[in-house]
Amino acid sequence: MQDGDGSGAGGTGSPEPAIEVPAARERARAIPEAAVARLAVYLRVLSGMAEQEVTTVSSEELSAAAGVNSAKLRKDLSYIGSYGTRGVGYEVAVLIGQIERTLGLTRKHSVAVAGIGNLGHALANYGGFPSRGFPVSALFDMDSDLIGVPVGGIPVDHIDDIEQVCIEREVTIGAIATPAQGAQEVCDRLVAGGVACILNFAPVVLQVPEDVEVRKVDLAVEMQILSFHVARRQQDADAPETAGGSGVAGVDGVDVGPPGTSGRMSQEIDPVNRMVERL
Amino acid sequence: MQDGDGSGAGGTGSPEPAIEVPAARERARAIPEAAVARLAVYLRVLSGMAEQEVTTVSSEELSAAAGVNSAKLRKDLSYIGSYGTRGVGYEVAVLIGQIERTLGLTRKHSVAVAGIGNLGHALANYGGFPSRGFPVSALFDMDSDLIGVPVGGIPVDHIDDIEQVCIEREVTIGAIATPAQGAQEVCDRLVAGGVACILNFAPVVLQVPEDVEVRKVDLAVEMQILSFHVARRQQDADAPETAGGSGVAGVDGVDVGPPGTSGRMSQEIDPVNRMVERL
DNA sequence: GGATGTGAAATCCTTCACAGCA
DNA sequence: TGCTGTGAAGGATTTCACATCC
Repeated sequence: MQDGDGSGAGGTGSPEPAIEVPAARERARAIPEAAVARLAVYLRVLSGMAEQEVTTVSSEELSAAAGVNSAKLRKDLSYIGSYGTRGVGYEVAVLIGQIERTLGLTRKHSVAVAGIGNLGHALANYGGFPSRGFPVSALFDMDSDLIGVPVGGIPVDHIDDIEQVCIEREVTIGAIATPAQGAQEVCDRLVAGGVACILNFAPVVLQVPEDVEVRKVDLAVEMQILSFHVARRQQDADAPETAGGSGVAGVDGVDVGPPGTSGRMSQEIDPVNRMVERL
Repeated sequence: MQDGDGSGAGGTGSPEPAIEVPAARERARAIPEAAVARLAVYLRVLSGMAEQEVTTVSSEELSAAAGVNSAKLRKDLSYIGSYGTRGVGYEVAVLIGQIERTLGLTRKHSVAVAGIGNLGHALANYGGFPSRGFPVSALFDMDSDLIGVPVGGIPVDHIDDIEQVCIEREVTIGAIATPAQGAQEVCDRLVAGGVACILNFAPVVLQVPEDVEVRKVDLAVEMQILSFHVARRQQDADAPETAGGSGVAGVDGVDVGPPGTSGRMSQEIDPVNRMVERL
């Protein structure tokens, strides 16, 4: 998962344990992060079912469609209440309503997009995002050629006006689609503008106050994770059970290191990340 | 993470322990998924440091820059071997090399992009992605106006040719940026073309053979997770310590159901997901 | 009979704290 | 002395399996 937890909120090195509350005592809203993400998926699947006039589902059916196992699904749903009927299943409409309520989808969340490049355009052109739900209500860029130009129906404002505009338009979610260099500053301004939820597409680790929620969408990381799996597969294929006596430990048995390539490939510093600077 | 485990694969209730290997044979590949994702982040941070001529970092410094705590960072690095020097820290160049090796970044991974809409364009225009690393080598769409038109230097092929083209160009990673409707079929074709790693931007849960790795980038889900946090915050603000002594249990205390809103809002079926059909 | 809801076990991940080495 | 590497403790998440109810 993306985490985005407390992060290094300043305390660089200081052993300070932060203001850490006595854990979950506070909010009984104890829905695990992981479950929240899945609820959103269930919601989508359910919507599809509702469209096809399906009125009832069992945990088996829904879980299969959502790609999880049924026990997990039931536990996830149990976090939001008991809306099923034993021996029957769940009413699609009811579940949709309850998940929407839990996710806070019954109110609007104005979105601001910063960085109107390829991705920013794509975001702005979502058709204004869900006509109900997540309306894009502000666009920002620093390119003077773009200022004032409407994209997806909304004129681009200058990045210097973020604070003011966000406050005016009551933006609650900020999407950062700028190049890496500008991302932290844009983030700071969004926060100054009262935006407490950020969706970060820029390949940087944002430093934010702990009351700001950051989710990141990181293409380079995704690609590299996939690359890892390709590599793993290859190794399994190359040496299904070789082991060469290196044993299980493997903790130090990292001699797998390809001869002569150890520190060399880093000559041209990380070509991957260099490129993925802006979507 | 789509999991992709047995899922509905019959295992419904059958006590069959599956083919589950004794875990021992798993060897050194024991790097936790979560750690792999972070390694990619460390790599990026390290690259930035290398660019600035930094040659050595301590776990404290690196972890702060990566937004994790130092113990986690050290544990993550320990999965790939022991490349630090006690009392000193890590050599940036060495770590970069080792992480790249672990993630399989020492070989190329040809990428195919299916669906040349807003997002597909953005992906194709990455400049051909990392000149070394993840070259985009194929583009697909079904819009006949697009076929043959070069985007980001690569001509668009018809989606019917996926299999053939992927095999020819040895595509290892497929990015699906199509509308929801076509995604599963595109996915199936990619798999038929030998693509075992898929990055899915379409808002659907893909069904794939278990040897195919799927990562998904799901805007609607991300937005909804943020929405959840906004809602949680609001509730906390509205009733900072109400709780009514519900304590931790709260398992059943989910009667939080807002009066009169239960099944009503589901009238217009999930406006959110309807919109986010294509980035 | 059939499916939900949920304690409890199992698994995975994170954090602690300290031994060990440069 | 200072920082890495890592067992062990602690949490969080997932899975099991079954009591419970329609």
